[in-house]
Amino acid sequence: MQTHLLKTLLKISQVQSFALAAEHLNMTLSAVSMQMKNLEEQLDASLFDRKFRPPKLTPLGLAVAEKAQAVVDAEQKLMDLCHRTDHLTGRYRVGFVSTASARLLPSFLTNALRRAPDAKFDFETGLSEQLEEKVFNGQLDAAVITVSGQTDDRLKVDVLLEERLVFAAPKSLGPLGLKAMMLVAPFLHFMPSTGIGKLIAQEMARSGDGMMHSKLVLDNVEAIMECVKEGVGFTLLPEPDVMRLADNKVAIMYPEDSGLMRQLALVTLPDGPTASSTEALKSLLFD
Amino acid sequence: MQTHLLKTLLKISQVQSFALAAEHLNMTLSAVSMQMKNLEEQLDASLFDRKFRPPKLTPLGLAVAEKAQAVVDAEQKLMDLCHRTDHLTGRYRVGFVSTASARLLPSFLTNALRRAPDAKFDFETGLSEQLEEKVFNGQLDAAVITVSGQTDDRLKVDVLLEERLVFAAPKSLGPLGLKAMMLVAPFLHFMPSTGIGKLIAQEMARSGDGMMHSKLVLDNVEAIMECVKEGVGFTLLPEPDVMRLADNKVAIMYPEDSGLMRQLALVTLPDGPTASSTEALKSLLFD
DNA sequence: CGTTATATTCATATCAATCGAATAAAATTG
DNA sequence: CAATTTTATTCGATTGATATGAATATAACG
Repeated sequence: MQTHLLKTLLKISQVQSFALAAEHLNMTLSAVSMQMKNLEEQLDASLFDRKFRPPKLTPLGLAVAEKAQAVVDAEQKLMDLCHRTDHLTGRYRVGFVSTASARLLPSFLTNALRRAPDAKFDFETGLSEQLEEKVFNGQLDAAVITVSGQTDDRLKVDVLLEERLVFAAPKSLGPLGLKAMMLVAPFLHFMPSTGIGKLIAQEMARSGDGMMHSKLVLDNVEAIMECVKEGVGFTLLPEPDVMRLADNKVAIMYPEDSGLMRQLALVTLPDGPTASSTEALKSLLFD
Repeated sequence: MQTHLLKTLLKISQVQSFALAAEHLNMTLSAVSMQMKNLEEQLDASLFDRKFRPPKLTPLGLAVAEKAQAVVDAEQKLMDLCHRTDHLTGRYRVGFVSTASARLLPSFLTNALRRAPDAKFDFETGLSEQLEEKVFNGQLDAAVITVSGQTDDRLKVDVLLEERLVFAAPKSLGPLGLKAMMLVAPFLHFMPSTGIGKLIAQEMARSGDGMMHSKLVLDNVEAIMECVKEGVGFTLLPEPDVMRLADNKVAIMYPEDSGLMRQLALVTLPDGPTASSTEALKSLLFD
């Protein structure tokens, strides 16, 4: 038996919907449906009452979901054994660039609690440049920042992941092309002074050619996306953030330069007192 | 993650050998090897020290194996939930034909303890005909017998599985063909009066044509196989029994009529007091 | 009762697993 | 310590499983 079947079962029992579960797990509805069909066949039991829509867990299904939790918990313990970073002990000060904290901090925390139970963490969010500065000064042990290309050579930079930048616009403006939209709707610009803001400014200068309708500067990703939903204007932001915050009123468009990426990296001081823990810290940011 | 990887890990840690584990799990050595490679990649950990042959579990591998046991136990509980036969309660008298008891009784017992905790069982072994008789008279609630084709119409017969009959001979006689062997070595015949004995007699009459060197009648499968190992003579028995009891001194040959099968079935009295439990009893004989 | 939201089915493409044969490496033997 | 045996790994081919997207079916809702 494969545990991902159990994980989707659990997700379904949480959200009470195949479709929602599919979204959360980044797969199609049909895949979820097939998995549950498969699971029911393997167990030779009916877990869902399909006279309801969404299908409702049967009493047996509910009981199975509980046991499924035990299985995935046991599996998690097994994996923790392997990824354990017991030597990570003491107190660490870690910075997160604001635009990444929402996505990376939660998983970092859960991983840290499990895999580095002897370590304590202090967190701080801010702009990439400020965080870099603090790492350099020893005020932080490490920071997750947006790579800007002008980082100090004496800092160690480990790229963690790349995120594509995409346009998000109200569906009402969707039919217009990008260029047309620029002429009639305001561009919601994330702070141009920040690491990612510079990247955005750069792309807009290239594709917009200065003939922009108007520009609104905001310092908050969620606020920007709310404005898009309300039809205020369009924006350019990292794809995961757009996906996380978009709803069905939002149209997504890809820039011509499809390689336009924002790189998130962990910066540390290579010869600092916590240099030996860099790899361990890095590993806590994944999975 | 898929639990069969964990199951082979456990089997390996039991038998301390990839090759043996492969046999026990009915797959090739290469499949086992690939699975463990796969598992190590998934966990990003080295579970085996391959400087030894067979590979030795590392301390981490040992720890992982322990956790793996917890996972498969949890999985087993989940499956038990679905196959539960709680309504099976009270006391049941079940018969097993002697030649099947060694293989079917143990798994029946473990299943029964798990899935029908409220039921008690009395067991009895004997010849198919005697057991049928007792089921008919109500002295037994059910019996696993060898199908002989002449079972009473008033009994319900559920075929459980089919077993091929194969020849087992000492390796020293292996090079000779079957016919040649009959001329020079005694045939070890399982009691011709029994259900399976009749099947054997039938096949020998067909292929042996009466020109047999000599015939020794024995009433015990294990004794027969021991005799084969000692080079006393050759025999014809169900494949699973031969496989279970053979060693490297035994050669296995397949009859010309490769469809020669022995059918094991569960017989019950359709209108007896425990008729409603037949299906549940049957399910305990599998998995 | 028609419309919308939701799940299932189907055909297809992609990926993973197994097998058998060839190779490699450790253990055993003479 | 070389030769041989046992045991595991690697490789190419085949088979089977799983995800996807489009088309279809079914329940829910106004």
